[in-house]
Amino acid sequence: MEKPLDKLFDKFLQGQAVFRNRNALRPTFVPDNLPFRDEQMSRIGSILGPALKGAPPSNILCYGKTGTGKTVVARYVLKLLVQKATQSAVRAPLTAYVNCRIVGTNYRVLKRLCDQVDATMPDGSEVPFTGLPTDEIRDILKKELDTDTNILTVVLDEVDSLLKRDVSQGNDILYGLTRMNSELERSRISIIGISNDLKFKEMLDPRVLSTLGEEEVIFPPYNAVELKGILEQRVAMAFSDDAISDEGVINLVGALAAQEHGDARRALDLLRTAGELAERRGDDSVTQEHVREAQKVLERDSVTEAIKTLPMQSKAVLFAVYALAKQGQKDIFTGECFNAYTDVARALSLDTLTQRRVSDLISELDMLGLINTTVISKGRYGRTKKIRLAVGKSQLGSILDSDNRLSKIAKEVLD
DNA sequence: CCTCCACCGGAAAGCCGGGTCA
DNA sequence: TGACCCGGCTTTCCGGTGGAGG
Repeated sequence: MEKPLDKLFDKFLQGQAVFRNRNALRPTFVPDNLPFRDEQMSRIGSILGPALKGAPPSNILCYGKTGTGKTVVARYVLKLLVQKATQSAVRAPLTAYVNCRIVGTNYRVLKRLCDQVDATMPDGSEVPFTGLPTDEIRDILKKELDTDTNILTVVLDEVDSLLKRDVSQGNDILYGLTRMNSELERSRISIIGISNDLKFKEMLDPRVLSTLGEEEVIFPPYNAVELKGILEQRVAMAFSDDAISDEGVINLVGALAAQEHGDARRALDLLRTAGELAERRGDDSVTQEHVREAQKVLERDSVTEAIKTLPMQSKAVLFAVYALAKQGQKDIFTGECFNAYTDVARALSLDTLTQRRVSDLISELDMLGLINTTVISKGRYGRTKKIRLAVGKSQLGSILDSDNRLSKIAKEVLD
């Protein structure tokens, strides 16, 4: 009898794998050349250039929607800058990369910087990830930098998330970093801030904006042709020969991503997921079918993620809408929704929020794209919001069911 | 043309947990 | 340590409103 998985493993052995190097499709991958971003690269390059001669570069703010190449360009330019310095035997600038969405507090930003420039405690041990007064860790960083004339270029990726979490604290962090220059004897810090929110500037304290935003570089979305070019480049690196024989695959991926405001990351994700689907099924090549399937997978993942991270009250509201929809109601009005919500909240022994508040939660769910709402007038019978699920009932059902508090009450509320 | 429903959505104030400062 | 402040969440209050029915 044939052993299970035998065929599948054989395929790997015979080198028929779909991927040659799937890392080339990951967002962190920095290819050897970046098409369609020449203008941004030379802008940033010319701003950072003075660092080679030991002069502190201006700070830069990069704007652009997700997947327009901001991060990869910043990393790429820094990499080249360091290479050039090394080749020319000048002191290479120090570089550091911090993703502010992940590293959200002042202390942790400083800690990351310390780690990346090899700053250590006076006794030589690594800076602890908690416990030190923030001032002290600042001093450690400053001291380390000042051991020589260093230029430290810091990439602050997704800076806007610092302000989104906490406007005043975020401003403090940025202010602290920009001000550090005046506290350093010999070294200088320059900052490359990356934001995908164009309104980010409005939230910025004017003092911070004036130093941080000395230079601005805009990253426009990729158009369909450019996306296609990028995809072709990556496909050649990531997939085995013949794994993508159908010309339509790339076009389809490009078209789908172009709908998402030309998001290259999205395009690469799509391609990778499609490849993985093909691989898992033991197919030799990626088809348009795989791409469509991948689109669904990604879509579902993001919806699942959005719902999982919802606060309990919002989940309760969503559950109420779901319950009504399941009873066959297509259009749900705020009043009905609120009543259903009341039942759900009671069953969950949650505080029952007021209708005013629930109406705000409904708007938030709308913004997240989990439901659709329109304000309509029913004339004599008042003015209200028409609510409709924007996600498939079955999918929503299974996600909500995976929340054990909700699944417990599901039977009760759904009659 | 007016009424009046049933809710919208802005403003403001209260509550609460966490952080700061003397 | 306690007084104080801050920001987020929530409630309270309320003026505003599109259009079916009279």
